[in-house]
Amino acid sequence: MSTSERRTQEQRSAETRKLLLAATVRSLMEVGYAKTTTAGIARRAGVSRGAQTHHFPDKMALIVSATEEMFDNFATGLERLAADLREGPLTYDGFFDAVWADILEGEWFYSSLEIIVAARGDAELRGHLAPLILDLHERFELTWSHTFVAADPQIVTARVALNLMMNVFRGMAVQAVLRRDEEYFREMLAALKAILAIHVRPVRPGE
Amino acid sequence: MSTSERRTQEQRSAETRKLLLAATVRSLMEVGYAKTTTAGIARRAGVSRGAQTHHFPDKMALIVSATEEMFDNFATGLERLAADLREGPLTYDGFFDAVWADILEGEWFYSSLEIIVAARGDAELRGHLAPLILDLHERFELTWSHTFVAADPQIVTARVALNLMMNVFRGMAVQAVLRRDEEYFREMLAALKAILAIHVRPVRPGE
DNA sequence: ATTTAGAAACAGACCAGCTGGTTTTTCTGT
DNA sequence: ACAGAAAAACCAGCTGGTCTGTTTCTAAAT
Repeated sequence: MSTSERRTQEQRSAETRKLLLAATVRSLMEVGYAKTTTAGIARRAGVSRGAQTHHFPDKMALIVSATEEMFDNFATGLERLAADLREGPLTYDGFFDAVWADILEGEWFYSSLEIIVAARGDAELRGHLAPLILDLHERFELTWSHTFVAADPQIVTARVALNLMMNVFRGMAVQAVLRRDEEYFREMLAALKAILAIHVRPVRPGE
Repeated sequence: MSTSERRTQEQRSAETRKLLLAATVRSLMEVGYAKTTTAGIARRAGVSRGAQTHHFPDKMALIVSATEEMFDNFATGLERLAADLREGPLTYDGFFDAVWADILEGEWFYSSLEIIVAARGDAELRGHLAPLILDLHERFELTWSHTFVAADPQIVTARVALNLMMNVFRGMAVQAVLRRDEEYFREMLAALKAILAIHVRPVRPGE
């Protein structure tokens, strides 16, 4: 071979693991949890099944690791969008649009949905995922709390308002599976923006 | 046997079919789509696998029929709640509480979530379900439109407001799989009620 | 600087278990 | 007697985990 002669063991491992985790997420995205097989993941990763079992002893380890990485990526992306809103490049409307686009078009939401739904009927998987989700939500809420301020915190705090936004998006994304109705989504998004604008506004640099 | 001597053929068929459909929904609820098997359904229904294949040629037919029934049940329940709101027995707050409880504690939401998520990676299933979902949403929207009136339809129509409610509930129910945090849900529900109260109110009998 | 033993990474065959669909047989109602 | 309903055996296909063999790297010994 000419592309990568003499990689260190650590490099070989890291690359293979990375390929496998990415392939796992891709498989979840493309065919869903039920049809995601270890053989399919190995094929997608361009790696033998032996290599896969070497790095991840069983399917559960693969799924959990992939989820971990996936959650981290999404949270980081959201933090970046929030920073863009605080620091100027993104408008209030643009922020909502970007978050929604990220959920609907990114590979994050549907992959995590597959896993969450699978976890409902699988106590072991649930046990592994619950702490990951808690961390994720904490990162979300931390982001909201220093990116938005409430008009009247007595009624609706920034934290609650943005959690509502996320829940609306989750619900819409679930609907989108069987009904990708752009007009409906535009309408919902516009209403959501208008309604939340009454209760929260983004902080701006000087504040 | 003594419980049901001499049933007519039609009765026997109808009862077995009913048992199978109920068992299908129960299986989706209890173990999820991935672990729902035709054998498991027959066992839950207390019926032989032979009887199952006689009435439903394949798994798809069983799933689709069960979904059909399930959707109808849920829509009917929602229409009843809306009627109770219009005609007195249910308050504005009570209506929201009841819909949320129905979603979180009923067997409808999670069963349909299983199927919707499964449909994402299965074109045939998606084809069967899409029209059912369209019907369901139309029933919802019809219900909203003659149960609520908007304060200012220019900004948010009753239809849009109640769709937002449903989407928030969907999102919360997805979260609830891994994080059943009563306090969080109470907070969200209170905020949702407060926010929507600004934009819509229920119609009352005389109007 | 080479050699070489050992460990880690990787490849692929193998197998037991389960799933869904088909087929054959028995039973129940008309 | 006949047909629809129900039961149960059967089977081909796939899945995930294990097992065995091979290649690639590392580092100690020479």
